Amino acid sequence: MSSINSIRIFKEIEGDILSGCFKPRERLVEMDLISRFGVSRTVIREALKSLEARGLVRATPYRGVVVADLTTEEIEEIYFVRTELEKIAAKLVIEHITSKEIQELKRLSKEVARHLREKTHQMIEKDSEFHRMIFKACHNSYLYEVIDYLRTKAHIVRFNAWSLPRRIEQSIVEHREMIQAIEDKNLSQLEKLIVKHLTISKNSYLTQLKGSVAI
Amino acid sequence: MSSINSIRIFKEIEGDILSGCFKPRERLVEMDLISRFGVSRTVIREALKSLEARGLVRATPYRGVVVADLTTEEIEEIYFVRTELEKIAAKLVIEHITSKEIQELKRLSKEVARHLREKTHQMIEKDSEFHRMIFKACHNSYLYEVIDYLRTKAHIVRFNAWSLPRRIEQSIVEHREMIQAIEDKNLSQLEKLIVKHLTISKNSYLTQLKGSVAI
DNA sequence: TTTCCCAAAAGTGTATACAAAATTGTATTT
DNA sequence: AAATACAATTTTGTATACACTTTTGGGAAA
Repeated sequence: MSSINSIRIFKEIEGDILSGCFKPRERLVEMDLISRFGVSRTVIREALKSLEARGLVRATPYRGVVVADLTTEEIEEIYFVRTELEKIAAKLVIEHITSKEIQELKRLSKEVARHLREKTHQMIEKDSEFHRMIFKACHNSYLYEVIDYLRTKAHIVRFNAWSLPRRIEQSIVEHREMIQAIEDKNLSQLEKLIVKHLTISKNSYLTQLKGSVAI
Repeated sequence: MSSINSIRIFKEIEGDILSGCFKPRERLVEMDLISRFGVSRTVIREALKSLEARGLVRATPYRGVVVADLTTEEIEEIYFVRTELEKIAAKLVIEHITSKEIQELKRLSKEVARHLREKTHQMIEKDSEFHRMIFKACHNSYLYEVIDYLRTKAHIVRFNAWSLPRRIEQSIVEHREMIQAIEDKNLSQLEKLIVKHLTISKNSYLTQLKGSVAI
């Protein structure tokens, strides 16, 4: 199961969805993807199936797949669950994180800061990587998996809070503060930072969603 | 995407895994499934991909798929997350459940009781249905989805706590108590019942797992 | 007898042809 | 002009053949 190719193509399409190149409700036609990637329909369909499992596209029989979109209610629901899950994870992270992981986290946070300041192509992916690494340190692979799944889901609806003034410097500071809270084993502070981060995200999404027109 | 056939086959294999007909680490060879279901490899492979996404099987390139198995640590991890999630959901259920849903729940609980007492073929599926219906009433589709995903994962390792003496009558009573707690809007009682239920489950799994021999 | 190598078999990965459904475009009728 | 019916096109669903990898088994060499 799962050729190397299909994984590569899955990742590329996933990237295109999460970076806003493919927009919610946009149709993904198999033939177009074939000519783009130069592989057979078999492989394309496999990649699409993975995307469906990840909740990034929705498929209907004989009607193909479209990029998933989220209603306001769904965004509210997702952020509620994410907040609860990340609070639970925060406790585990403080309890179980190793010093090696903290070092890694510090190294990555510097890298992220550089990407954010220079506004590189990968800055969003790097920021995600930072958050993934934090929650990986909870040492509960299922909690991690679920948190990651919901983050990805929420990111389908693309937004650019990064373009808000001071948002970039603010994020860099927040990352440092999170690491500090973890080192201090200050749970309430870490929870506060996590919730704050999620709230900013959610509000940006909802603001953008209000701006867009319902069809 | 997803033919009617592939969904049917997915469900059948899923049932076989969850009912212990296919055991953890057992290999699922495509040709065997073809002759069993009388469809092409395309359709079989689609069903297998869905099973992989659901975490019920593990696939390795050129080596096929095997039924997933869980280590003791993984079981512990899953039950930890389930407990936290179901506690969160309990709160929402009490807040948001409608009287119509409570009626449905009562009706279903009677049906489940009948299946359990008569030890019908579907009794396990019916019991699952009851728990699904409870958590559906939290009215947060993502919380529900994640709870359901983890319950399914945990059920890969099959066990028969149902054969324990008094377990069946105990379950029937617990179901009634849960409904009562929901009607009374007694959150701490509902949480207590949910945690108790999960703890019994988990201990049965772990006991069985200790009994089995590592290969 | 044991080890190693290689060929046969088993099984999965990929491409492609054909079938079936949905969509689109067009001509006909009103 | 609007509505409808129907043919052509597009697109997805399914079967199958061929390619590639892994596993298996048997024989030759040590």
